[in-house]
Amino acid sequence: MERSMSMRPPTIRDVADRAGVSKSLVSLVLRGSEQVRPEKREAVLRAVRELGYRPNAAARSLSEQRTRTVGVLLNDLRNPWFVDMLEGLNSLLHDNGLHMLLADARLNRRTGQDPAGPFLDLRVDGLVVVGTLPDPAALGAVAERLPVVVAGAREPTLPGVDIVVNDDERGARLVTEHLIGLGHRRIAHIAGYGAVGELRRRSFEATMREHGLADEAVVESSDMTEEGGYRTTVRLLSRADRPTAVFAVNDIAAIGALSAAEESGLRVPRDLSVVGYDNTSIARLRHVWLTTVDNASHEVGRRAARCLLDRFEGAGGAGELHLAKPTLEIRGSTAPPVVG
Amino acid sequence: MERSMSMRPPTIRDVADRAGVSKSLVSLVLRGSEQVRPEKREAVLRAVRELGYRPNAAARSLSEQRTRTVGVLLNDLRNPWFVDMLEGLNSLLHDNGLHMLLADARLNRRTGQDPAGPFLDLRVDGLVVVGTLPDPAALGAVAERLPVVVAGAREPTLPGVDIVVNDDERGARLVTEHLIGLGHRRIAHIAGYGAVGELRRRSFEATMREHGLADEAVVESSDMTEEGGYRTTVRLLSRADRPTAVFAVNDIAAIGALSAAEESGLRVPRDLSVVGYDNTSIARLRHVWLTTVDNASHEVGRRAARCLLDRFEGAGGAGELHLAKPTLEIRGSTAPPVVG
DNA sequence: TTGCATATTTGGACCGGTCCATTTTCTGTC
DNA sequence: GACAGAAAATGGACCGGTCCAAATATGCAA
Repeated sequence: MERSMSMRPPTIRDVADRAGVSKSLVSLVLRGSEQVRPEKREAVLRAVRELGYRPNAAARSLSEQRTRTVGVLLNDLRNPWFVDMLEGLNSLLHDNGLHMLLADARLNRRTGQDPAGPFLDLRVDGLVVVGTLPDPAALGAVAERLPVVVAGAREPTLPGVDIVVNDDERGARLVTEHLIGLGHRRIAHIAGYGAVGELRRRSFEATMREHGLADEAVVESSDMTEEGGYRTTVRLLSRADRPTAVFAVNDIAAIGALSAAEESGLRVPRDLSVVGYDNTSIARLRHVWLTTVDNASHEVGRRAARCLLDRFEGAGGAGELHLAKPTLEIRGSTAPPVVG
Repeated sequence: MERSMSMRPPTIRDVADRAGVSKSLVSLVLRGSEQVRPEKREAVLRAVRELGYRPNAAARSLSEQRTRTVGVLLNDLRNPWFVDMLEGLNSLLHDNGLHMLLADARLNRRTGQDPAGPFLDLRVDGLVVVGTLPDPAALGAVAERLPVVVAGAREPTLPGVDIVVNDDERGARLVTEHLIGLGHRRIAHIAGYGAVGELRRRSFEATMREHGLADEAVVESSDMTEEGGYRTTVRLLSRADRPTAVFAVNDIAAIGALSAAEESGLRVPRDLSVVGYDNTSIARLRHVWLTTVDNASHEVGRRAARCLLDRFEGAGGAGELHLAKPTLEIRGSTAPPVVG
């Protein structure tokens, strides 16, 4: 078993020689054929074990014309909301004999290259784009060649590209109704950009309107970062008609809102209720304990996998929009307003 | 340019036909040979552009007997301290024409398979193991076949495997001296497990001893999670001789300590100073603003890349230990103790 | 024992690149 | 215009698998 680094890994022919059969038979055994006499199968498996043989993925995919591999392009590893989603994605892919390769769009972007480039070169069988890409332009050409699913973002909308995402309209409504139900009337929304930001904002506004609170709704834009959430909240809190609750477009911005409140001497949730979106691991920290919307990322991942699997089966058709059902995760950052 | 999904990507022969040259010439052009007449080179490049040709990585690596790809095995995507490190790693690898593939050891572990298996099948040229693996046993066999570097962890120690990590002894000393310098005497350490945990604890104890504070040092073990940090701190704070400062083995545990303090009605940093380790993005949140040790992860990444590159050049030798220099990042969670 | 149907096994063509030994095409010189 | 030497271009053998048509082995009935 002693093998040095310089010596090359055993090939299927080495296995065949050792087992005293042809390479074709080894191939049959390894791919689980029933048409092999048990003693030969044993001999082959023993040789495989003794040599520590592992099939060469490059050779196999070259010949099979498929890699059994799906590329996952993450928009930014620093936003860890996608970890649950990857688990959902991986569980289903794995059950179907597929592997997952990860890449960070931001890391490879510095070079001005198409971030999916390496995946294309590897001839992955499908691509999952997670989150909103910095430069979605290149995606169109990719989608012409292989199944592409966008997960956790609403853009870009491309022919033949499925989109799997939580129902932002519903999520924002859950939050708004929760706050209204607690007795809040003057409620602010820290809005974000892009289709997701717009949907959440619209749904917030609509829900406020439905409850006759159109005039109590305050909307301020931000850039979906902690810094942005902080600055926007500082602005909000300095208003004469200070809101008693803030609904931020995502958890990160909500964390910024928390610090702004703290800095203004307001206690959360006594003096100000704060809600986020995404149910990030940060929101779950005891020290933060943020009421937020769980965006069902595990389910999003599973459905994204389902979409790919269906397309592998040959299902064509235009891209569909799949909505997973978000739920409200009530924690410690919301409470009834102090009657003042 | 209209191409459908069913139609297979162009090969080097398609390019050759279109450019009216042989496939060998196309290969020469693509690999940047000087030995090609300018007009032919132009013709080839034009054909490449017009067909949208991308070389097939499988075919190339099969023939070249190398993949120009490095596998990065992350212990857990939920612990995002490694993002900076990946940037450092990637920058150097990229400059040398190498690609990076990511995998999460936890995701693929469920199957009881070797988490590095897919990388082995892909015949990556090298492997970077980030953090402490759940099951390091399998690594030994891998290291016999290709260069392996462990980054951000001290285990396992294997022949021929380099280890790149920040200097935990120095980091813990920086923290302890910082706290002592502020005037703290009774200082607690929330210890962790493994070689890293041990080094930090030992260094804390040694530094306390050097300052004649051996009797003031309190050490409690934890599991390096938020929950663990919380529970340990609750225990610490209920002691008669309550410490005025807590040094947690990592940021996550420190966050747990923060909530415990908060819950006990203690203000940080007025009543209790808290320090973490790793300078995670969480520590940088304004709402947390944790004094912590920056473990120089970018530098660790660069050095890990350097190790691999050296081994690719043929440098052999036993595995070395490379220490990057950590620095203290003083934020808002530490202050002089209130004289009581 | 032979013959035939069925069960196993095998050689060899491919997959799409790289690379080297050879062939073909240029140059410049006489 | 012929010719040597250099420059440019090419064919074909590989890399390590899969897969299919063809070859061989086995089992059973006659």
